[in-house]
Amino acid sequence: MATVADRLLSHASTIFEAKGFNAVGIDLLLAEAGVAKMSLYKHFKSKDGLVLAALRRRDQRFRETFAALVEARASEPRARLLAVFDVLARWFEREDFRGCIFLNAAAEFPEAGSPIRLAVAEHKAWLREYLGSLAREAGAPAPPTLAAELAVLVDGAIARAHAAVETDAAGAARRAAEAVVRAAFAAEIAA
Amino acid sequence: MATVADRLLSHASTIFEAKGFNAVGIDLLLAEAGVAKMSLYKHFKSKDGLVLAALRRRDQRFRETFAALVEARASEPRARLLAVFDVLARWFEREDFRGCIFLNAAAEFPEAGSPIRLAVAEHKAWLREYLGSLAREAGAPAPPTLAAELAVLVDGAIARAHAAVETDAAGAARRAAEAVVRAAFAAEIAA
DNA sequence: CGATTCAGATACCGACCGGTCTATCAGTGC
DNA sequence: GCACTGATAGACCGGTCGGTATCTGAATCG
Repeated sequence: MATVADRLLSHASTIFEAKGFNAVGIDLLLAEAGVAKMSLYKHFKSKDGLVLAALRRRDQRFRETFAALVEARASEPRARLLAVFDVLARWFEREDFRGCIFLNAAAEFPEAGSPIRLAVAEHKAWLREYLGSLAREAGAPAPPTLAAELAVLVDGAIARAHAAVETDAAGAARRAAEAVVRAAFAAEIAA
Repeated sequence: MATVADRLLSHASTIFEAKGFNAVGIDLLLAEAGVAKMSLYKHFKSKDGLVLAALRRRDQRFRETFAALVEARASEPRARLLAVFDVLARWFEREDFRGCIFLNAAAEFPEAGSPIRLAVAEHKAWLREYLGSLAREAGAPAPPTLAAELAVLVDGAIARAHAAVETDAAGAARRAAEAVVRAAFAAEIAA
């Protein structure tokens, strides 16, 4: 398939992830993808349109691969809640790890209600919902509550692994998650 | 006092926080502060130098005010560990909340070992150490471990409040922190 | 008073920005 | 063979970028 739009999108995703959004010009993106300038403005309205499309693409792939990695790592529903952090640990070890591209986008695009920020919020909402589905499968008493707490741990691990250059951010988050999960299930017994 | 450098630094901090770093040009910074261009390059070597100085300034003020707010909110050492998240909640409610300027800086400056990234890492290391000092005062069995877990919760709350536009990120982080703190002290009893 | 220092203002630099326009070319269907 | 389509190549636009140089005024200090 590899249409022109796909090729541009694919390269743009990689470059945005490596160098940020505002810091790279469209000329670089086009040259790297071997695409004519007019093709950009034909398939995407503007540079922001390209950014938005690249984020959506990343989001889609992330949902697929993240869920697959978690589910491949543990089969028991409750173990999967913790396996999430093992998947993160592997991610953080990668040499090209540069944090979460959605958190980075939120940092670079200040306008609160912009399409890009909405795409970021949707991605982050999906993450919480996915954790909620794992919590539900594990039989947690209050899946949405547990999911919100685990989501904070996930994004905190990402942020600290990136910005604070902490090598064990995923480990700390996992240990915290163990306590949180245990407390969530203990509440059931107490009730 | 209000020297030229101070004035520029003060305005630059505000603008960087509101609009990001790469997206604003030096001309805007100078105009907003009413400072001549040459003064920038006299007191700071470059735009990056100004960014670095602005971050350091923010870091210094943050350390003072954050600790003061936490300690004003709770007097019992262990309660202070949770009061941290109440302080965050107040911060997130502010209309001008635009996330953590250090996390944002990490997103915009990709070069891993650059002075700016080092300043970011130092800020994040301080946060963990401050939580460690609170944990120590509270008599936690393993203050550094607890601190690392709480630090993940703090940055996770910030990231999700900003990027995911979650209104209760601080609340979720606080509930998680309660479980984490309880588990940390329970380990003492078990040992 | 005169010399020096500091900062304001502004012109200027080359480079690059996002975006538009035109011209060319390869492939496709009639 | 011919028109049409989609893509490439690249000149071009006004504006802005970070950074430098020059000139002026105002304060400082011996």
